[in-house]
Amino acid sequence: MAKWLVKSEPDECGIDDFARDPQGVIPWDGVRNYQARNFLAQMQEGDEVFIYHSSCKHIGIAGIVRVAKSAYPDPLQFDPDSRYFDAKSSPDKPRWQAVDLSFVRKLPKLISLDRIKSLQGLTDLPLVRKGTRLSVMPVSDHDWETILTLDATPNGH
DNA sequence: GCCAACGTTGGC
DNA sequence: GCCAACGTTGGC
Repeated sequence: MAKWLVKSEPDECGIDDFARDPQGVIPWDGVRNYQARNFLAQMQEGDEVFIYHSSCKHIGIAGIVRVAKSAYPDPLQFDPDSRYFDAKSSPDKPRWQAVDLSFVRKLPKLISLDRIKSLQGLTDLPLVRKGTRLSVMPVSDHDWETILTLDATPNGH
């Protein structure tokens, strides 16, 4: 089972939005970067995903969600009223993908970017590479476990 | 709100 | 296919 990380702005779609409806799903749409899209397309149902809060006061990993539905054409690309509308895309040849995500858990304490950066031995994680703006990225099993050593949940998970 | 780093666009 | 201009991301 592959592991991933997605960035979100907590006021738009943060971990609390998932926690509010733990049985529901949230479409992860509006991704308009090719590299990020390619990773979205690789996600499989059941994969676990870190929710990372960016562009906000408390930057870092706030929780874990799960892929509830693997990639399908992002409906927003066909909606002229959406800011994610793409006139160059068409239903028979969709350009952008979305997945559905569902709540797993909120971390009792956010794992800050500072602490993630201080970890030794992370493999080539784009999140901590300088200048990277990738909003969807794979996380190796090794990095996933390493990051979770900073999780304050008693008795593991 | 600043600004560096990056991706995308479009003229040539 | 180059590359300058532009827009966006995202930490600070």
